[in-house]
Amino acid sequence: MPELAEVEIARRALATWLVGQGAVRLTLRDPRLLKSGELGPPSPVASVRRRAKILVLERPGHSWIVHLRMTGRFSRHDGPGVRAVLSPQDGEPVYFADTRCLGELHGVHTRDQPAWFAARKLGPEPWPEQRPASWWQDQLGGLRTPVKVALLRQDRVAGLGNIAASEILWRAQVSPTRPARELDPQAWSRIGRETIAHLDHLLAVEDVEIAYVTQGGENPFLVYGRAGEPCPRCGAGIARTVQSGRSTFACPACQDR
DNA sequence: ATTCGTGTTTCAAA
DNA sequence: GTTTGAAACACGAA
Repeated sequence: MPELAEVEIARRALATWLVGQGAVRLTLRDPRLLKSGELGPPSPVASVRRRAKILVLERPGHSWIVHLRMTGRFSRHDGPGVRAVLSPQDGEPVYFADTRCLGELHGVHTRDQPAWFAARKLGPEPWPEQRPASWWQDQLGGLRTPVKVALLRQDRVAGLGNIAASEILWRAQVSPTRPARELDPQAWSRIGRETIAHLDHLLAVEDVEIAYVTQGGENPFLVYGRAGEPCPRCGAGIARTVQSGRSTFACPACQDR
């Protein structure tokens, strides 16, 4: 379940598994995974970077760029749904599984990387550095759209997904239906603070137990997926609504400050 | 047996 | 600009 925190966890895992393990060979089991460019010959992975939810396996001269999309994940175990295998010369293989097959791999030459990212038009990162109210106001404050939908605009703020939007707004006590341009600086300030709190929390929790749907563990979220359950803050029932076709979870009683 | 819904993101269309 | 819906794809649940 690729939320930003999961992508960051994947980044750290890949760095451990691949960097300093000699030349890495990437083998495709599903050729459709490669959306553009070429695989390139085996070579060492120098570092693993993250930009929004995009992972970059940096290699001298040519990098692998991966987007997990809905169901992509890396693991050390082979199994059903594996679409690619990364084999380090001096280490154990790493498997890329992706049941829904929406994940993407791009082979990009180093000189083309700036243009590749420029074409995505990604906005700045809201994490791990905490952004002040003025920053949020500048990025999203002009939008007429509901703030929950605004938070998903990757060209304004990059990396927040559907779950994060509900969680952050609940934490910040901002109603998801409020037009973004109506929020005052205090609300933006809380959003900035709670973005950090949400992601740091998730990172800490999921270092222990990963993924709740895929793994069948506990739902690690405060309101997401908890329609009808009591609000952790005031006890009222959490409501599920739909905004531009996507689930929103919020407390109808205590979330409009 | 179909249909629906699912965490992502972009794109076209109204 | 805004807002919605569809699309990419596979699969489990209703």
